[in-house]
Amino acid sequence: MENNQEQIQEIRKAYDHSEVEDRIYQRWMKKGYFHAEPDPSKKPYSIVMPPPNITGQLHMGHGLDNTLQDSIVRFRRMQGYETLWMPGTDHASIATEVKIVEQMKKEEGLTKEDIGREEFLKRAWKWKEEYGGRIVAQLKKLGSSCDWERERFTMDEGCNRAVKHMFVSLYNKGLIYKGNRIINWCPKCKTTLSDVEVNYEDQPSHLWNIRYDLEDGTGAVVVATTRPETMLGDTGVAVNPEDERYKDMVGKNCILPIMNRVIPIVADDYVEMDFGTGAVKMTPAHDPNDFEVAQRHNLEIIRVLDDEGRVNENGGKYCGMDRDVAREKIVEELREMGNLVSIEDYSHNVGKCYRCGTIIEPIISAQWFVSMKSLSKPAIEAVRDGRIRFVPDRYAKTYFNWMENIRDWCISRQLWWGHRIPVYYCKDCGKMVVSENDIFKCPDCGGEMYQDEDVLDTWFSSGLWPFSTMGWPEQTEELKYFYPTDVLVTGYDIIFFWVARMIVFGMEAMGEIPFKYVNIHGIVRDDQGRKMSKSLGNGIDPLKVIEEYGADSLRFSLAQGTSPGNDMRFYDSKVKAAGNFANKIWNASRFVAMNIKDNAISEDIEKLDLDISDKWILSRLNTVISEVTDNLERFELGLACSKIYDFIWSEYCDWYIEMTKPRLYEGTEDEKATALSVLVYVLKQALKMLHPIMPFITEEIYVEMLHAGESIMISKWPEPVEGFSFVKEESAMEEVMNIVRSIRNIRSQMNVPPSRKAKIYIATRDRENLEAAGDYIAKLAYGSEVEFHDSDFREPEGCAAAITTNSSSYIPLGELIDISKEIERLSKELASLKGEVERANGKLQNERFVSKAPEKVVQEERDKLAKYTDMLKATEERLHYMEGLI
RNA sequence: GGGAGUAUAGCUCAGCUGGGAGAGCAUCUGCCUUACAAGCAGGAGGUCACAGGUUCGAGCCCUGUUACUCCCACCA
Repeated sequence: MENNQEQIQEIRKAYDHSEVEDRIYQRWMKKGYFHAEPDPSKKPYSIVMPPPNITGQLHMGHGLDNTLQDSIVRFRRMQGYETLWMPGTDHASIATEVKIVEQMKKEEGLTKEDIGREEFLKRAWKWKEEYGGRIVAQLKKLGSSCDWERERFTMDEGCNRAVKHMFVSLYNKGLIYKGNRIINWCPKCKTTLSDVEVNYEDQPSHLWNIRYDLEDGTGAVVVATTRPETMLGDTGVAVNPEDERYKDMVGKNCILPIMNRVIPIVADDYVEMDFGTGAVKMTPAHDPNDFEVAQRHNLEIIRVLDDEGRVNENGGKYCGMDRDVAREKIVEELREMGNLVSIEDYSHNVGKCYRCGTIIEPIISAQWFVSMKSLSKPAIEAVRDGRIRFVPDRYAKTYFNWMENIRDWCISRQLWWGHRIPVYYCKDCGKMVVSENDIFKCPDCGGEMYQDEDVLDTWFSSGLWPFSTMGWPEQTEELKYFYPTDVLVTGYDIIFFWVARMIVFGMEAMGEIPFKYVNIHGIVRDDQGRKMSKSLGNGIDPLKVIEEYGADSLRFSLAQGTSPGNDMRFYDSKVKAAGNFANKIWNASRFVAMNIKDNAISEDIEKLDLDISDKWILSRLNTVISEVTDNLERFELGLACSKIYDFIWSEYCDWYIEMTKPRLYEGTEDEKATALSVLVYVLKQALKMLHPIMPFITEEIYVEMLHAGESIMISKWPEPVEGFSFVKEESAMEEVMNIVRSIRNIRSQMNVPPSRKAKIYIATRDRENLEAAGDYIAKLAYGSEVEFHDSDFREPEGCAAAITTNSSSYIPLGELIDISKEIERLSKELASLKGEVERANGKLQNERFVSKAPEKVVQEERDKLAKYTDMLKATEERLHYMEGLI
């Protein structure tokens, strides 16, 4: 006892994560546990991390994403796979450039044009050196077991080479082309955007109806528009060929107001007769549909907006005016001229830049595109035939829907920070060369060459991530061993941006899928279900949470209680609960550790003289191991968490630990050793199961408290043991626990304090098993002693009775017993038992149930009927007896 | 316009192939019982959104309805 007291002092009474986490992480790094090498003697398991932006700070999204990945990776590593988790960061072309430009402007009043491309890139790299490591350090705080020796950057030399190689190879196959198309232009970022980089939002606006008079003075046509300022660039009016109203006008010309340009009226199927006036103004330079109509009818293309969203020299007197101002002035002028017919309220779908929120402007421009149609086919096929599986699989639908309607991908960006397009032009003869190597001299005329000014869409390089990080285009050992990767873990918001492109590029470049599973998770929201955002100021900083509660608690609260693919809310009490759990584990382990002192414990559990409680917990452990393993294999981390939680807290702590106490404190040396050995064994297995989710505390206990091995993260993942399946003991223990619960219930209702112990008489049909658990019943149900009898036993007077499946337990409470209360309690129980019997009876009397339901289910129902009938009878007798006492 | 998701205890959410509704938090009662008061024990609390259907049996499968959320789409 004295030893125990000392020991308690030695081990901290509460778990302190702040003292533990960094120390452990450093040790893991030093030991090289995270590193993976191709090893033919082992099976590979690999995941590539979605590279966070170098501009980024760790947010809850990263927290969730990396918790899931790390849990999977740690689980597989323990299972014996050679496990590679490939980390890295993304240069995030537009996001980074916007940030640097803002900073320069704010601090020095400089624009990027002021300092020039070269100087700007110098600054960008400096930024990368300064801040790029920040997010990596934060990922380490989370406990991420990535192979940091292999850390990559989307613009490092290898990735750069991969990008060039891919570009040139696609170009040579005719799958990359330069063309004049309507693209999405952000006037603030001053670059093109791909279709997925535009967010559409419904906004209240107007529909302006404007009259264009016919050239021959025979009438007029009224057109409707949501963007009146674009009329400056109108080069035609289109109507539906079937439209009787305009039949006579087709082929005639009308006069564009303000510009006084003569423009033709053409007939095209694109126009819907039912909408607006049925006549549409054509602005081919600023609308994708109008552009296509213009192609069909040879309409002129006149661009009237410049790169900053101002009216250009083609806009006459409006030249230089911002698009918003121009809109007002033009409407005003049209009104004055009498050409403005009406203004209607209208809800308009406006496209905005996903980075800065500025309204995008469709503009015609010469850009580079990836031709997606043929590339998408093998990518669709790979998901269709199940080589790649989405989890949950409903996201495959999202994927198909997008891929099957895919449009060409605009990949050039008018930015400086990124992979410069590997295309060279001759200053003299205009010759174009597409090449992986720098070209200085024109192969035709020997003239000087210059490289395309534009850079590539960020997602072009991240699309290569699963194989560029493994050395592609070289055929490396890593690629041979680790590719395809096993699973990609990411949010549903990034399926189009990234997942789809990786599949496309993987199929094209490697001829093989990039990953077998796509594990999609939702978004982490605030406690009110709102998206966390800077503007709302409702973001929760994971680093602060880690500081306060520890990474383990954060991880557990992110993994637990969620269902794959669904959004989740994050709030304080959830982390607190996880923290309590950590403390619970700490104290349970502390209890075990302090009892180990000087006692020999055996690893050979099977050879021990196990008692009924040992068999029960080992049997339960078996079940939990196989279920948790199954859950983790299917990416069901939430379910795995709750199973481990319940097993540790309810079964191990609340029941098993309590049941070992009689043996630990009063048992023989052998009994003590057996109880301890099982305590330690089960605890170790439970810690191992928990380790993928809560790596730090499990490691600290495993290594420092239990001295169980070098590190839990390289220990062997638990497997069910055949000899530990004890069906009979499990059900006997159910009875024991029911007896204990009923007695506690009675005592609580009679307000008997725990300090007042009472003798317990148990009349049972299962003496053999229950007698084996006598000490536990005494301990857990506050009994001074337990006396067992056969079921025909007549108990002494003044007892309260607890009726369970195979037993009736009696506690003599003497003057404490309140007969009317006892009658009330028994009546309630009787009523509920009657209900049970009726239910089971009803089912069994239904012939269709008996004949159609599986035999197993019917038998279960029969057993229940027998059981409840017995209990009913006993309760009835008891009730009569009590009533007789009044 | 098309597609998807969600609706379960006061709150936040689980519920895997259909076989007697669960957890955490909150709440009520009693306990400092020698691992843990960040704890222990015992309660109370639900027409599983609504209406049909399939089935011996539905929170779960089918159809429809309602409410909220999200994604996609070139009606000017």
